[in-house]
Amino acid sequence: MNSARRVTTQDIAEAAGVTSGTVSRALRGDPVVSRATRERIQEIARRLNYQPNLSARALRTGRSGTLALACSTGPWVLHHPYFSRLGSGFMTAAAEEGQRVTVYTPPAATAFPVSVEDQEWPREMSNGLVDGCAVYQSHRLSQESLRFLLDSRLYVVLLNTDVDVPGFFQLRSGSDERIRESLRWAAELGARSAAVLGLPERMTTVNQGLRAGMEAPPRGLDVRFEEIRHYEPDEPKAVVEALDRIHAARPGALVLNSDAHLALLRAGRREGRWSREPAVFHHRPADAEANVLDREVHYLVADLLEGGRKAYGMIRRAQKGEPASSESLQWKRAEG
Amino acid sequence: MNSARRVTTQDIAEAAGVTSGTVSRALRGDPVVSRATRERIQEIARRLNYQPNLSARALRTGRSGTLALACSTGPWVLHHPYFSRLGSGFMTAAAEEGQRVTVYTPPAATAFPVSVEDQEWPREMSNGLVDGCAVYQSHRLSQESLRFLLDSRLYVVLLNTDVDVPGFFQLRSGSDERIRESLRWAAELGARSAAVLGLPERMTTVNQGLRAGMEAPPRGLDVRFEEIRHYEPDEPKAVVEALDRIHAARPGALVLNSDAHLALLRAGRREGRWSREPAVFHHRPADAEANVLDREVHYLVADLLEGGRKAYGMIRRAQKGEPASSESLQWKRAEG
DNA sequence: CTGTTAGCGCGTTCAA
DNA sequence: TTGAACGCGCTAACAG
Repeated sequence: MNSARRVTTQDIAEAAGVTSGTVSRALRGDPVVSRATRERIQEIARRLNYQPNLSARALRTGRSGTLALACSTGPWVLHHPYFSRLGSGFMTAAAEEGQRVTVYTPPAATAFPVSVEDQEWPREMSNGLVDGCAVYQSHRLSQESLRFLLDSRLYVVLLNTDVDVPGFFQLRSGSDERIRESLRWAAELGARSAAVLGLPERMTTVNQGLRAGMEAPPRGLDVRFEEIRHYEPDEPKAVVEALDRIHAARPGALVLNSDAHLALLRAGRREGRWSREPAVFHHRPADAEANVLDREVHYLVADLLEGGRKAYGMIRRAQKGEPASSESLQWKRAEG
Repeated sequence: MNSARRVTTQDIAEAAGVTSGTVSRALRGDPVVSRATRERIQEIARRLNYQPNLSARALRTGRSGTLALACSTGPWVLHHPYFSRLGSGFMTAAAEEGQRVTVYTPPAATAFPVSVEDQEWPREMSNGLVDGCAVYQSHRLSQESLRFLLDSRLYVVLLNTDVDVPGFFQLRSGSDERIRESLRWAAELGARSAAVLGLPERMTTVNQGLRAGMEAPPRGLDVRFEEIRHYEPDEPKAVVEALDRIHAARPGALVLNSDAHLALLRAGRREGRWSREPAVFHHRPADAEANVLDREVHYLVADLLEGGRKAYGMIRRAQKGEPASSESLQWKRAEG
């Protein structure tokens, strides 16, 4: 902590015997400045350790060089294995282009459905500090929040919706596609019946995708949907009950996502139950670690880092004038 | 994306029949403004959906209301189970007080030792957008980078150093303390000998802490240090070799951190090897998931969310004039 | 209690 | 090719 005054274009100007206007042009590499003075100015700037005041620049230009990464449901998203990777890819891509990323989150996990009072950031977003925005868990946003975003001068990408939201760029999680892929795989592996396990409806819209993916299952495969009701991470009862229901039906394959998988692991009831049946997981790579000891598991993997990168690219292309579009995460098979 | 002009204090002033100065005071709740006009102005601001331009405010006041979270080694930190939780706690605490958090990372994983060229952000940090800064993996920072931070007008907290860095606030990871605690525990559990497993020295300063913690072990406990050499996540050879060396010594307990634990799991060689011996892990809660199936594991847990919160608090107290200080993460025993 | 004024540091326009 | 001057939107010091 030092109280030395910051060095400004003025300081450089005086040192170089020019005006601040010339300094500004020189530092931005404007070829209209004579090469000699340009290089002299740049040299002085380096020597004085000049750092442009980006608040001033943002005020003047109306662009901050900063993007927002916002989440609607709570800060847990920031350390969630799925979302944190998505965010990591986003931030990496931003860092590569010298863009900054500011994270907005409600201070505590919000109740469902999310009311607009829980979400300060959609309004605050037009504070001049941010040029664009990617939103985690955007399916939780209220209509009002969406309207704020639409009315702002921001470019917005919605992440992990399964439904179309007109006017926004979207990176879709593609739950339906990966369910479909998992079921196809289960059929290839010889299963005659499969169960799809979901978390409680109120916790995830993934169930929508699950159900969509179950329509028109592969020929000869009998598919049923089972839900973990009232799931609490430390309360395995509902998980065990769901497992019991599934077990009674003795499906040849079990399809679930990583959250449900973790719920099973936490409930500690998997072992010995599925002696003969193949288990088919569609899931997320962050859990690869949890699966290291679990040889029977097959899964679908998405390159989430690449997904975050995609989201970033959508915003940047938008800034260059391209129309809103929607892309899907790509999922591929892997063996656990 | 909308191109409507943003509403300013001027607009409100005109609508209210006052000047922008009064508007500014009223909106900040300055009691010097008469209650009547204050409320009238606030009402108008709400109706017009006014959002203050924070770039302008930052330019004027010299404070941005934004903190930085920076990492020195690469963006992988952002989705690492340990660091992302620390960050989550930091951001949660910030969100509670309406502070913003901007993330700075080198765009790619940097080589060791980290050269200053790899680190744009320590210089860029004095760009006027940021009031203070917490640094992940600060032991990787070069002397030049540290000097930049010291010479800036920023309040800086270094995270996960085990050594004192004068002039900085520090949140220490306390490796030595948790090694000591793990060994004490191993002795209580009846072990006569223990092995401490570390990752390659060049990858972590934790080994310093490991070695420090091994000094003056509990009475009657024989402790040896073993290192995984040349560790690559997809190359289990070095891990297996380390395991073989340990196994040959047949210690009664094995002490390691979560990274080394994951290395073991990935190498897939744990099973059957430690049939009778207790395994003592000192490790990090993010790996609780990986341990769900692993009943023999004992571990130390840190509340990392609370740790991040602590780091945030240190910066805030610094801003209020408190002298630099150093705190440790608190570790407690748990059963896996 | 409120109005006036100045200036934070930068980028940009208009003259020279 | 460069200088002079202005203004982005806000806060703060001073005057009334």
